[in-house]
Amino acid sequence: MIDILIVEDNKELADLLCDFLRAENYTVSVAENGEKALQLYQRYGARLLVLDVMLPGMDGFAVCAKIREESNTPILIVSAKTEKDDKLAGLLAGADDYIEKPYDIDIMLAKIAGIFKRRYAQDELVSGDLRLNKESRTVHKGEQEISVTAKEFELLLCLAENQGKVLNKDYLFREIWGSDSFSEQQTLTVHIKWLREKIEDDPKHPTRIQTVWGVGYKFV
Amino acid sequence: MIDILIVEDNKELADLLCDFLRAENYTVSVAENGEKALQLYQRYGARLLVLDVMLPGMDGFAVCAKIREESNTPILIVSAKTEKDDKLAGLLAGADDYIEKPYDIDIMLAKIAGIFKRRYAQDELVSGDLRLNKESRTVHKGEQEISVTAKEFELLLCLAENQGKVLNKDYLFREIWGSDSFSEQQTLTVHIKWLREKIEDDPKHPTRIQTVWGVGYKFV
DNA sequence: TTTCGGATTTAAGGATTCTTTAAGAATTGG
DNA sequence: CCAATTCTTAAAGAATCCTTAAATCCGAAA
Repeated sequence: MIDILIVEDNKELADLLCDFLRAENYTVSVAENGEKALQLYQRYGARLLVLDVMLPGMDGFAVCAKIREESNTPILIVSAKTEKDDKLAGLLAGADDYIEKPYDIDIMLAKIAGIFKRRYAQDELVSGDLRLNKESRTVHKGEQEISVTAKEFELLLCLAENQGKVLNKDYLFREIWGSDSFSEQQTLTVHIKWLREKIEDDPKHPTRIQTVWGVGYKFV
Repeated sequence: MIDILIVEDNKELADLLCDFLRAENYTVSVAENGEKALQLYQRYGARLLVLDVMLPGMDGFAVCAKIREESNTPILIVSAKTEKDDKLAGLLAGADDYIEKPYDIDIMLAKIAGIFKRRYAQDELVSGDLRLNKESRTVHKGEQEISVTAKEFELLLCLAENQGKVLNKDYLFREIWGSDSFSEQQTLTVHIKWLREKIEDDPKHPTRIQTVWGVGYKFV
């Protein structure tokens, strides 16, 4: 799944925006026309379309309509001032936001951030190439989904939410197993191991989940 | 979340509209100026703003801009004929609809109903090759209609409306059966099975309705 | 360097949770 | 009122996950 699919035939402009967005850790693809946009969308999916209405061939209106047939992926319309006509008004009903060309890049970024926040980010927790989503209870490492069990997820979440802090074993155990649990802390270390197997580049030499001798663990 | 936030300094007019809207079962709040509108909006959120451009203090343009910074909540602009100028044109780009004062209350209600329908009341829900229609309570998989029972439909709808989210069994059961006796959750799992038989390509290895161990189910 | 306590690893049950099946109860429609 | 459909319940079988325990490894202090 691509974060942002930019549909724009002005390569220079697209590249510029693309750079800015990548700097903010979005994954971005560019399509220079409507056909390619749909192709990319169907193949990979996207979390947001930044759609210029004025395109060679299939125009923005058609792309928007096509997308809307099968999903409610957010669409941010980009259009030149001169194109303000009836068609545009109709289009806006189906779109999630609108910006006029030429636009200020900061405003564009703010709008995009806003859409993401409203639509997706409410339950996402990102750290490096790791992405936890509380809602779907999924963990992604880069583009790839990592399947974790219930306890593993809770443990990772607890660590990630306290990024940088050292959490002692007692605390971790109580947090996840509950204070009234009879089982031993031994089980915690086993879960830590399994997590490391899954999220560390080199589980033998963990960097994300560090052990703090005599105390507990730290997520970085 | 408020359904409709009316921003209007003419109290009489606001109350009138408010009454009509409440009669149609919308939840309504009134703000007599821009500051209060933003305050209410930030506090509670709203599904639609009915925004008079001519306000004491912060005007409609500013309110609209502020709202648009953080969301794409539909905005219905209300303005007197005499105010038609450039600024208004710019505003309309960010708005979803427009009505001139003095307006006919029925037309206003129709516009509001239209916005709600377009934006919120989609009665078709599409996901992949699956299509649910809330109105006719039918399910299509590709071209073919799948006959589902009442409970099955509700269950599928509930899952599909929360696509990607993990719904725990308690929640699902309460949502559909309306109570939460634990032993009876068995019945939920049975319905899940039947749904899978009907909508999954390979019911033995479900992909649409995924089980999340120790938690519940997730529709993807 | 040695020692010791803590940390890691491994694998095998044990426990829990999910799936499946089927029978009978409840509901609906003719 | 009967028949057909739908729903609930229960129980056995599967799948998955968790815990335990024992062996091993490692870091810090003497």
